[in-house]
Amino acid sequence: MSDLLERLRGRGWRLTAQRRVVAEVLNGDHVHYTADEVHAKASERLPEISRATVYNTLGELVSLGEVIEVSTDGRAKRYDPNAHHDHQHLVCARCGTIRDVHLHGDPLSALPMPERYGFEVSEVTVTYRGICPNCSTTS
Amino acid sequence: MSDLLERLRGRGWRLTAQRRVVAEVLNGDHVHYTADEVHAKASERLPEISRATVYNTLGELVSLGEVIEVSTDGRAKRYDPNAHHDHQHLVCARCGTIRDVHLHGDPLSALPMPERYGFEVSEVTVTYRGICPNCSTTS
DNA sequence: ATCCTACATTGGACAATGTCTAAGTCAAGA
DNA sequence: TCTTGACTTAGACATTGTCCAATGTAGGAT
Repeated sequence: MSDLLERLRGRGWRLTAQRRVVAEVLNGDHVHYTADEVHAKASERLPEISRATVYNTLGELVSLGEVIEVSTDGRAKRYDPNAHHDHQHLVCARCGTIRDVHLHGDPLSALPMPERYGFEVSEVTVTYRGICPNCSTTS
Repeated sequence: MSDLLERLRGRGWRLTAQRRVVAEVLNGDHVHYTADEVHAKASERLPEISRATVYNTLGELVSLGEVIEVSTDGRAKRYDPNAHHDHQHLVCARCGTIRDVHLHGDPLSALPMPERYGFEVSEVTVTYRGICPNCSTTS
C-alpha cells in the first residue's frame, strides 16, 4: 500500500494525512466500500476528516486509475481498490455482498461488429447476480 | 402495447389513466428514459400526474417483469421496455446514449464454477462502453 | 530552519434522485 | 348505482453526491 502512496506522490499528489487514511481504508482484498463507509472508517483514525475530502480523494483515485468505481444497484457507488487485475463482479441479490471474479475469455469478443453500431467500444463490465451460500441456507 | 395493458389487467392491475399513460410513454424501441423523463412525457398528456405515481408504476412494471431497470452510471436509473428479448447495453461514454445489443453466446458460461464461490448465479448484465459515431466525429 | 504559495481541507448549503404518508379519488365488481 | 379497497396526490423526508468560500498545510525555495 505504501507502493500506492509512492506512486501517487510521483504523479504530483500532495501527501496529506487525509489521503493517507483513505488509501489505508481501501487496502485489502474484496474491499467494496461506499463513500460513506470509507468516511466512517477513515473517521476512526482521523476524526475530523470531512465528507467532501473523502469524495474528492475517491474521485482522484478513480481518475488516476488506482481504484474502480462500481455501481451494481442504483444505490451508493462502491470503490474497489483491485484496479490492476482485470476482473468482474458477483453480487448477492439478497445481502448485497460483492466478490471479485475472473472470467474465461474476453467479454469484448462476445459483441459482434454489426452490434457495435459504429461505436468505438473500449470497456466492458459484467455483473453476475445470484444468492450467496450464506443467504441460501439462512433463508 | 395494448397487449401489455391487457396482460397487466389479467394480472389484477386496475387500469387507470395514469398507468395507461406511463405504459404508452414506454412504448417503442431503444427507449431508455429516466423516471423524470417518463414523468415529463406523461405530464404532456396528463398534466396532473404526480411523480410518486410514476415511480410507483415503474416499480410495478419492473416487479411484473415487463420493464427492466438499468443503471449504467451512478445517476438516475433508466427503464427499458424491451424486457422480453434478452439483450445487453452499449453506452456512449460521452453523451450517454444507450443501444440495446445482442451477444454471441451466453455470458453466464464465461464464469467458471470455481469462480462462483457457492453462489447460485441466476442473472448476468453486460454493459459495453465506448464512443458513439456522433460523438467521435463532433469531437 | 523558515517562509511562501499553490494545492488541499472543511463545513455547510445545495442538488439530484428516490421513498413514504395521510387524505382524497376512482375502477370495477356486486 | 353503490361500495370498497386499490390508486393517486402533494409534499415532507431520506440518501447520495457536488459545490463554494474560508482556512489550513505540504513541500519546494531561500
